Amino acid sequence: MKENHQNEDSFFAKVYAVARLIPYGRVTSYGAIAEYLGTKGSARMVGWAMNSSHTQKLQVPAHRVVNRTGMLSGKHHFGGSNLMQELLESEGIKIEDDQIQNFDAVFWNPMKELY
DNA sequence: TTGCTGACCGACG
DNA sequence: CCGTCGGCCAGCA
Repeated sequence: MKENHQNEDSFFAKVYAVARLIPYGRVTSYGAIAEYLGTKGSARMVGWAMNSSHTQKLQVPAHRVVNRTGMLSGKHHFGGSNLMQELLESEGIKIEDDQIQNFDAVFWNPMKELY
């Protein structure tokens, strides 16, 4: 049985599913998604899933996912420009020096919003 | 096939 | 306060 490649139950698929649930103008962290999935220690995998998010047919708002400090750690992977910052600012999120301002207000906790 | 790396996080000294 | 290390899983050479 090795057909378990990227089924809907796959860890990656879950990450994409949660990421797509992020509302407009909100952001979340890798650890929050990982914790929601029950694999808190696998926060790295969430980021890695975002790296492979482009392989998914459905678009994943990876720009709404940042690290715990609210820093745009993955901005370098968005076309090699500050596209990530522009996208977030386009949603009304204030960013300064790659750091989301008032991060606490725009933070979207999946475990709190979802059951 | 084996081994390393990766957009992180939390703990420890 | 800041540097370092381990852990989690999947993709790639």
